[in-house]
Amino acid sequence: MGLLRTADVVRRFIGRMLEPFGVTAQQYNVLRILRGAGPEGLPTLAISERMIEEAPGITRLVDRLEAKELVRRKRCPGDRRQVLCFATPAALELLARIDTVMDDTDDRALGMLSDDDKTQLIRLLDTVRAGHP
Amino acid sequence: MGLLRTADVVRRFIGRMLEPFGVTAQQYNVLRILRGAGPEGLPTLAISERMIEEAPGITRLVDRLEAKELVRRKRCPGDRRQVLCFATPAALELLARIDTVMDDTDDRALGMLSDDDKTQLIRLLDTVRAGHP
DNA sequence: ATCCAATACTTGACATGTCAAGCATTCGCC
DNA sequence: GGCGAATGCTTGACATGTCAAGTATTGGAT
Repeated sequence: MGLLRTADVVRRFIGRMLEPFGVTAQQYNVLRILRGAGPEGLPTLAISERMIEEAPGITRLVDRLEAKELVRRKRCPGDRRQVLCFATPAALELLARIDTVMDDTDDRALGMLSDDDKTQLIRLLDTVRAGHP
Repeated sequence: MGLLRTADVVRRFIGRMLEPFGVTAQQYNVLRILRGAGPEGLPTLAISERMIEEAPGITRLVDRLEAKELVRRKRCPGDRRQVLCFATPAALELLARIDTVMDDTDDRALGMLSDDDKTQLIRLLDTVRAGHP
């Protein structure tokens, strides 16, 4: 219970930080993944694998990002079942602006823990996840 | 990030445990709160205070529980702005059935941690929440 | 008595998460 | 080389979460 509550608190905290930039936490997440993928782009399912979410959610999430011109989609020529997604220049510029405040946000979100505490917390959380295949 | 991921894993795990009973994790949560409130019932906002959620979500959540005949609502005679919510006998019976498997679920969700680890984890999570008013 | 602000919800609109089904492609195997 | 299964999405339907705005009551100050 404490785990779920704490995660919600942190989730909302991050959401409020992102609000002025006009993207939600999930949208930010997708954009960061696409930035990491570089100019090659990433097929839709590859995005959902890197996230906590199932494919249907990603399709609609990317729909909205495409509507905001932050993502471009292209049928993959090699395998026409896949749809490659790319971050647009506008998205990269937005991410750069968000980067400048994100460190600060992390500090305020988890700054109350010492470095040792953070290490410990990460270990415990990893242990829990390891038990759920 | 690890925190959010782990919480999602656990949330889904609990969701799957509850699925055969026909209620979601949030609905179960509300029913437990109402059971704890006893025959006096609880006004809607009092429920949302005990949860991680805002009032609008509660209204609709209770709507669905009422449709399933697991909750009854009544205008409070003393203050007609309030709406008191009660768990129905059917809900109490359902909760009793869920109780019999919940301990087991907890074990499988967090059983990979020693008691010391659990204590430690709870302390760390509490520390994080304490920093978010 | 009355009017204004606060309280307790409720509703509407939109983002997200999930499952089950549907569609287009591609692959493996005969 | 052709057919059925697998793959990669997309859609539809429903539960949830959030904000902003609306409604019904109450309470307090005038």
